[in-house]
Amino acid sequence: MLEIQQLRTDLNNITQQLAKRGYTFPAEAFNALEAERKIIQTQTQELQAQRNIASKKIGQAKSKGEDTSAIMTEVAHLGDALKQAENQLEHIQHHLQKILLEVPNLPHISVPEGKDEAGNVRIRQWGEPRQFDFDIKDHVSIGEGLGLLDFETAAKLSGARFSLMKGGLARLHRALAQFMLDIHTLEHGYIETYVPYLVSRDSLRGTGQLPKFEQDLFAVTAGGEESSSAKNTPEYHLIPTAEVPITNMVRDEIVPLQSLPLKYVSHTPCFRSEAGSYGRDTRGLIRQHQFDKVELVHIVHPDQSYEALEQLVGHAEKILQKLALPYRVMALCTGDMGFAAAKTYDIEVWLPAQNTYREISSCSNCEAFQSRRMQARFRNENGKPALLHTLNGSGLAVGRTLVAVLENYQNADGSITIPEVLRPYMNGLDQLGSSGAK
RNA sequence: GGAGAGAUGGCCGAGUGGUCGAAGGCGCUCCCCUGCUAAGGGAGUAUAGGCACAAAAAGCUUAUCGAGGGUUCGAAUCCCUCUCUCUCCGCCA
Repeated sequence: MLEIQQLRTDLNNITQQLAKRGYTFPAEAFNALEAERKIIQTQTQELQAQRNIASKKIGQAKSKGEDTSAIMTEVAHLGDALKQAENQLEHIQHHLQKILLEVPNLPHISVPEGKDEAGNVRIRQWGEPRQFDFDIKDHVSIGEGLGLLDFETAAKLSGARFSLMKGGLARLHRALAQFMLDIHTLEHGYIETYVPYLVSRDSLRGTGQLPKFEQDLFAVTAGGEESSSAKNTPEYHLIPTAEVPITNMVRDEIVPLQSLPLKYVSHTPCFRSEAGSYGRDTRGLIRQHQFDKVELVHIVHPDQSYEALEQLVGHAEKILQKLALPYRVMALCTGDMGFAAAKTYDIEVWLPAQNTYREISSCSNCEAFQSRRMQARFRNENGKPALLHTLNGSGLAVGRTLVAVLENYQNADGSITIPEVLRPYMNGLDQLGSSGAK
């Protein structure tokens, strides 16, 4: 959410910046509402002030035992006018709020301008794609060839975009998550968290998934309740990313200055409806309704958020380096960034079977965009509450990392060499073959 | 699921219809005093808005005592709904 004062005083500039992201701010509607708001709010407050004065008088008179009927009749007229003005004001404020909640964040000055992913800029690259002297297979063929990856059964259990892993592959998946958690907690100083996978609408509003992206989420109601829209039904949504529960930990909090920065890591499943992505990445583990991710979140002093973003990306890169998986870091352009981000780096890992780099991590500085929605604050140097900056990034998407390991570490006989750093998590196993798949 | 108790400022805690945005305490900040330390004295100490202004400060003003609604000229205080916390019982991992 943007600051409304900024919109009032600097509307043209903001409209221009938003246009860079392909968002058209409804400036006329906003201006009209603001003009109306100003009038009604002033009027409302005047009426309230009159009422307060009169009520005070009544109180004083009564305590002296004087007759109050004269003042009472005077005030009686106020009631209706006040109620009407209050209702009108509330209506306008709601409308304004609705507009505000749907406006994306402003891009940071350093963000390259562009319309779509073609405008993204490569920042750096690490590692050399391996040369294969045999015909390579993609992760689906490898996994199915080993008898450890089974999409048919997954489809029977749940439908499309679900997966079933078995034996050594399921373990390799677990090993990756454990490895990532260990590196982030032991080497990068993150606090490990275990968080709810079902969250409230308030939390989703806080991080920006609601109200605009409801169709991307899965909603859940308790058994026995007729429908999610029934009144007073407590409604949950499955988290699309651990960013939601972790970041919302500081919602409506005032964090002491000395406890900053807060750095949290969590390994969770993520659930996405993938509405609107029909036909895209239908093969394999790349785009699933349910996938595991190790998420990194920083809650920081506003002066430090860009420094923190660099650190965050570095922490995610470290995982790929230790796994010896080639990758590149892209700065997303204005047109390709997510709703809440002021600046985003994507890390893309090399997938030999696709002969391309694919996104495996997205690291964003949201500045105060989320904290303003959440009222997440800290007590600053002057002892005054001020908005925090929030950052989040994948460190990494576990399923896609698994894909990268399978494809990059495949052997001619269809087996997989287990990356060295993962072997301690695999009981020392160095290879995943059809025989080693216990 | 049943029965009961509760939610007040950074924290503790008083307040059951009228100068209550809220006593008192703790904490914190500033000042004074004491050679230092300890103790003591004094002052200050919520947040978010609106108006006006080129802007800031000061000013005027509104809202906020878990959330939302209601009663009333007036609500922290009365009524309703909800959320959360605690205790006991039931169920459960």
